[in-house]
Amino acid sequence: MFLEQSGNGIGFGIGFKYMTINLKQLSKLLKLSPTTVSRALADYPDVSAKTRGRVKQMAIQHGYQPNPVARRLQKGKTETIGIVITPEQNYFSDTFFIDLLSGISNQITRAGYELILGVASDEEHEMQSMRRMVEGKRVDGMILTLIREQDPRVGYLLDRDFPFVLYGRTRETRPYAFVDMDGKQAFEKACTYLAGLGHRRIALLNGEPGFMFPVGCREGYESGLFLSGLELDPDLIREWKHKDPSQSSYRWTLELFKNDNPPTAILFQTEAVNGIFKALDELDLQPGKDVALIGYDDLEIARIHRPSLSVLRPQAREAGQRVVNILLEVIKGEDPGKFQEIHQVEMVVRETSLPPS
Amino acid sequence: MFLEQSGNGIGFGIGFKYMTINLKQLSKLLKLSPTTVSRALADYPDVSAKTRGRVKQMAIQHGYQPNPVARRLQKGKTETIGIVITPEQNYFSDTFFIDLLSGISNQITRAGYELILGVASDEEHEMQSMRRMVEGKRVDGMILTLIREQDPRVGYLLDRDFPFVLYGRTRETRPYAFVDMDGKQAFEKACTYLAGLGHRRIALLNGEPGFMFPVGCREGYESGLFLSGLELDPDLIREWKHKDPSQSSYRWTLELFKNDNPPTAILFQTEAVNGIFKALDELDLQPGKDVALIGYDDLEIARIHRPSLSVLRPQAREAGQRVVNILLEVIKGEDPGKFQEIHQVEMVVRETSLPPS
DNA sequence: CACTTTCCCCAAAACGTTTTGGAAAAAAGA
DNA sequence: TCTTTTTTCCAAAACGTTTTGGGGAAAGTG
Repeated sequence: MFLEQSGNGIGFGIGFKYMTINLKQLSKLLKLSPTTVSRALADYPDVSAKTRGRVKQMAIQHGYQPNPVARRLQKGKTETIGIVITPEQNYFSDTFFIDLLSGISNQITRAGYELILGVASDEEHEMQSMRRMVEGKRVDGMILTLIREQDPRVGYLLDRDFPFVLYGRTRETRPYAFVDMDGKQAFEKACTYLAGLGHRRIALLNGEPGFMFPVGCREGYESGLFLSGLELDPDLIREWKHKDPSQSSYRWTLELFKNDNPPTAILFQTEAVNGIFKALDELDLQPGKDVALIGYDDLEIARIHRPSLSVLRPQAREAGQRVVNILLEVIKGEDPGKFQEIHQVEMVVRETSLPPS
Repeated sequence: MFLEQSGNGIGFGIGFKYMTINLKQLSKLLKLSPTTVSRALADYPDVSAKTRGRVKQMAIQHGYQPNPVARRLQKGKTETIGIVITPEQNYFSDTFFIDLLSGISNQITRAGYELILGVASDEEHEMQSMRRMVEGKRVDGMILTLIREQDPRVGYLLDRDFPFVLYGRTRETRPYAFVDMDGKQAFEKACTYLAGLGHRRIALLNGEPGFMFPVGCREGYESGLFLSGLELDPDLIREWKHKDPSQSSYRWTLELFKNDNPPTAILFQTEAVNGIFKALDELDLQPGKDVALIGYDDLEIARIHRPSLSVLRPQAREAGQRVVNILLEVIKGEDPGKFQEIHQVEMVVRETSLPPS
């Protein structure tokens, strides 16, 4: 049998070891119409079990895979979802974020979708990158992270009814889908735990104002103090900056201990731990012994350090998977308001959460 | 004028505030054929300046953007390039990598392309993710990072003549395109610099064997010793693990100082610095004072730490941009062998590169 | 004036799928 | 046997672009 090379003929000439076959060629090979082959592969009931088997076998044999671009055009979907990250925000020092991304990527692949990534240097480029994806019809849905209290991205997407899911929350009255960690519950738990150990002066070294996450941390902290019958002392609360977590946390830690009545414990995001360790070292205070520490996020440093750091551990991977599953539902047309999840955060007690000395 | 809603009519009914217009609708609006409109927008010379202007203005006015999926189908290109990252390899602790990614993303966007991201947990999934992109016709080209000495991905892509560019190098005789940092020159420079200061016992705490980068580091180290008239002592070379940089570098640093004749300086990848600092602290050795240190990669910790860490600083962002520009050329059909770039690495002298005490 | 060239535009095809709307053949029912 | 239903397949349209291959009118040439 002579196989012609060109056009839609079935060509497997020399040098085309890895040439891919398309639907028309496959259907010719099977002496069936493209319609039937397509429907056979999609398990439509109107193709007999016998031909379905024949088609599937031949498809596997020739390594046929439908061209995703063509199917996207026909289906009117890009089968793609977008995410924009902003390295300036120091996202990547966090193994937490790569875990989140890992969960997201996994689930997206499983659904046969693609993840396209934008990297933006600041808030403005972040918006610009997102608009390119949305208005350029490059994605079916967006995933948003590092959410601010007032976040223009949310309004933008709500306005044009574009599917999206937040990892985090924002101040917005219209219903939208989100997956968030219960930072409040986490910090409350850590705070009452420390209070239960006998700590009376518990400090909070919180994340940057303007972002939503630190709001919950503070609520949990205050609630924890209240539940433990402790007074809130504004002097024990400080906020470090995303751009420079180590440096700013270092300065604020020193500041905390200038207090006449210094803290015996500190709650913080683990991202800021280097600055804290450094400051304590200079002050000749031993972490865990002289000052109890509990961080949020179980980064490598937390496990490595001696004494090892007690932490609040969010399940980032699982959260990433949920974000994707929810987004796929929203894309299908489900009501976003139905999907509002707040995930519990577990506490891992290691060596830095001892009673006050 | 009544505007019909359905089909290819020009519909802007209520509730369609953000409805997008397509080529056919735009051409109808202009009373031109889709052909002419398409060609006008693409600046073909066979459309008059006058109509070209008219078309462009109308396009802007209605926010017309060609549907990327349709154009990809017609052009036979996905306008997409792929990258797979493996978090297990501890990539993300490096601001270096996010800089690289930032350069890549930037240039890709500028070219009107998309970056699709795969996250793989290990070598096997890495290959699997890449195959999905390549065989599934989801990308026009691949970017490879974290290259191993023997890297199956390179052979795979070469075999099927698929466009790709390495960030790094591998052992492969066939020509391929790459952008690499001159780790050899960098470590040679650092080594001769330390020797010039009077150091006679210089240790190398190198990256994981099997990967290509540490090979160059070692070459540069040995060459630097030789140029300075120093003997190579195998006892001064150790290798840490990607999975656990802090822990393994901690152990190996302690090991180095069990030597009868311990080093007075250490060369290493900055990624491993936490373990080194910790070990030196335990040994009561002051970084910079008792032991000179030069790291490769200018991570945040290097600038923050007191004393601040002298480093070799690769220009990751620029490298990322080059990788993309080269890949676009290779996709166009240029000979990959023409694109083999080795970028110089500068040394930043800070506080940890003093003469031996 | 007749002929060629240049300028400007367009109809139709093509990219590779999936979906629509039958239609022929086979099976079932009367 | 004739009609109806079920089964199994397919031709054609559609998705929204870009490219191909002209074609008519205006301008230039002899």
